[in-house]
Amino acid sequence: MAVHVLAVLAYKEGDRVSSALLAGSVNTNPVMVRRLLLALQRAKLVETGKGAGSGSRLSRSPGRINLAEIYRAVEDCEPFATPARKPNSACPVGYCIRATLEKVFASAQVALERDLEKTTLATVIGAVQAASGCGGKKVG
Amino acid sequence: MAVHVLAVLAYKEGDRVSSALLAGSVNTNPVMVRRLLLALQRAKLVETGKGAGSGSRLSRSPGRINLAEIYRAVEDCEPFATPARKPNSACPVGYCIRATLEKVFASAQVALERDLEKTTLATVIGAVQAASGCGGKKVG
DNA sequence: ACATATGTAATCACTCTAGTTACTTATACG
DNA sequence: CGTATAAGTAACTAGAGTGATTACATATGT
Repeated sequence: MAVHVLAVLAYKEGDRVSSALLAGSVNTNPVMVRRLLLALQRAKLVETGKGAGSGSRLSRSPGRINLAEIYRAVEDCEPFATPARKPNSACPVGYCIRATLEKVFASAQVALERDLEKTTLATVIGAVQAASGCGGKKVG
Repeated sequence: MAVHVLAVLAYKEGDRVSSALLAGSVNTNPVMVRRLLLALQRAKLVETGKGAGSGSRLSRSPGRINLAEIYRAVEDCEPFATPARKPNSACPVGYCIRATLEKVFASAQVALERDLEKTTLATVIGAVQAASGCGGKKVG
């Protein structure tokens, strides 16, 4: 959803876009989009203004925003969930399995993000434009 | 949790282990462990028997089981969730954003699994034994 | 001032998951 | 043969998490 929103903003090439229009493309509620935009603002990926005729736009060119940055902006927690209950620390395996797996999972997450870094918003937009016949159609 | 269970089985070096004992180490219910073991059986990672004195054991040596196999055995769906509602297909971005992102996410998942492949159960057990002072302590 | 658009809280509905209980089936052992 | 043990499995409950929605305050441009 975050990539979708940013792709629309990239498609609009710097124009201010309201949360209502973005919500129309994602097919959700404007409030959901605004909550997402707050995270993207914190990550300095978008700039948002209030008032008539305002809205959001990218703070950088699409070629300088990669998917790993988007991932980090919206996915605060780790992809590997740890069980709610702690393992039995009286068991030698339970005692240190978490610490052991944390390192493994951290490495896997780095590998994941390195792969996401290879794709930029410009790449995504390119695929979109190729699929839609390179037209400057209406968005929303 | 799957890694934890398999680590205990590896620690027991081929002995049959009951779901109740595994549940004690993971600190959960034996039924949860049995449900997990069903998935691990389907992936041919463990062998399970019924009856008194029976239980589960690894079907291969720990050095020949890597974390990517475990991941695939228990994580059936993709790590990147797609929104419940479909994007607005009247929008050029919404029309093809899903297909575009599917490729990106598939690539990221491959990168993730490639990293997990580098770690085997033997690696995990090695870390566990190093942390617990190489002792043959009681498990459970 | 007024219309527009964001920021944000409160709430509801739905889903997912872990947990639990209970029962059936299969195996080993005396 | 019968009893104990342990897996397979269904049904139900509880809680967390998420999306959606409504409502309202705040800020901004005309």
